[in-house]
Amino acid sequence: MAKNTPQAIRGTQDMLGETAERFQHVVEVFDRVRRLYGFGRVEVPVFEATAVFARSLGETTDVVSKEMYSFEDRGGDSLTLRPEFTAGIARAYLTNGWQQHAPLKVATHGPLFRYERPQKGRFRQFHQLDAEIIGAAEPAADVELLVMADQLLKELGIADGVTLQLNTLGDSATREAWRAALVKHFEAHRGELSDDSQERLARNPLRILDSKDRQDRPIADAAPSIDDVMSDEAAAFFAQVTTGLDAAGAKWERNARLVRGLDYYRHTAFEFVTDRLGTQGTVLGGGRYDGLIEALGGPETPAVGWAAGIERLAMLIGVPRPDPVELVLIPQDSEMQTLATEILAHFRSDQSDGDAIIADMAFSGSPKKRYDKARKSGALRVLNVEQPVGAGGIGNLRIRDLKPVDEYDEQDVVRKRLRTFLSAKFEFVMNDRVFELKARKS
RNA sequence: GCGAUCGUAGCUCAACCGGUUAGAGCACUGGCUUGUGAUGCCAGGGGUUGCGGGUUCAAGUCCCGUCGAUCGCCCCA
Repeated sequence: MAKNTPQAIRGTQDMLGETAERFQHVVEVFDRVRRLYGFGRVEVPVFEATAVFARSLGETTDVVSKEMYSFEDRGGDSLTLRPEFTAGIARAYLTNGWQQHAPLKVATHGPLFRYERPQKGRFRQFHQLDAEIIGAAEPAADVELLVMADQLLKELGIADGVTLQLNTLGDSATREAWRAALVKHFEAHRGELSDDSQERLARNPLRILDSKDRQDRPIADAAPSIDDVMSDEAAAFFAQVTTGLDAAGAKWERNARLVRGLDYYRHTAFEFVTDRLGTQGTVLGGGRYDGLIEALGGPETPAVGWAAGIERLAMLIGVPRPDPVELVLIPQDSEMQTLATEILAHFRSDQSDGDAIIADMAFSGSPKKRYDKARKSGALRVLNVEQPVGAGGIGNLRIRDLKPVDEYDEQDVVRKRLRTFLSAKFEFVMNDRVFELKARKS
């Protein structure tokens, strides 16, 4: 271990090989699905004025003061690395006049930063997929977002282990009534609650509902349901959401204890949850945040959105099988490297007859080592580039299959293209399957 | 912020109740065999056992601290 090398920052990760491929696969599938649903790409800055996040998070001072990466820049302004996408997108919506595009359907993905203790599936720099519909008050927007999330998980092949838990927080009147009823209920059982939950009662009473403490469970389970205080309007909204999900074939499960801490959340709240990731089981979550844009000083603007942890999704999917290397060129020695480079460049760029070919070159070690390396890489074929025998030649080429041919390609475009290329550039003869390059055509 | 477990070559790990030159596989380098070859053979480089202190005749092994990792609590926008 190098003593002088600075270490990676706690909670950050370096990804290579399979881990990186998994990550990339999630992003690619998301990008494809998001287009199917007509969500445009949006790019927003990785850092913003601290106020963007502080205001959107409102009174939850713990989160703002302890769990954000905030710093002063050289001009003395307080900046913060984004801990979420929504606030930044909402800010962009306001500062760029994107109201003109409402309802705006946008998607993005990238790194986010939270100063938290790392654990399974939780990092300080982590990555999310994100989708938002801004300026749509209709339940159809909620449905669209949920169905897209559902399809994403299906296309990633992880829908089986994941369930959509759905709830409504009602309109603001319902939400207030529910909150009051909960506080009353928990006050009555104050003494039986865990210490943590007694704290929550003062700060964030809704959170007692999803407490993990065994002591709290009976009291939380006996708490009044939002359904008891739901307004007709809120109930109708929720019914339209569930009807839409059913129509689209998205399975869901009511979880009346699913809540959101912040006050601007209204109506739909949801999480796609798995039990395969230990305690950090939420894989995708979101809801309707009709009050957020006002909190940022904008006009009353209804909106819905969700975000999903890329790392968590990546842990759940099967191993992506990247396209194999079709051909590895093996120059026999350094003198044959130039010829190999010429042929290699052709394979990698030629698209006259379909896609270019994934090709590589093994250029270090003895010929034996090069061959072994090519074989271990999982490449399908090898092209040896050898010194010409006898005088006057340019080089000898011999192509060899490393795997049974029927496993990958009966047409063998690679051989076909090699022959075409050689015919155009060289005078050559075939001798016992070896291309003997005699001279260059000019 | 709190708790538990862990920290040995580049990587994955081994080393009986503390005991003498800390081992193996993979990877890397060189060579042999092969002479167109699939997990063949030989050799080599590489570790002050995360770091700092302590106990002991003796510490990778025990104790304290520190840093890091993992899992959980809190939090979860």
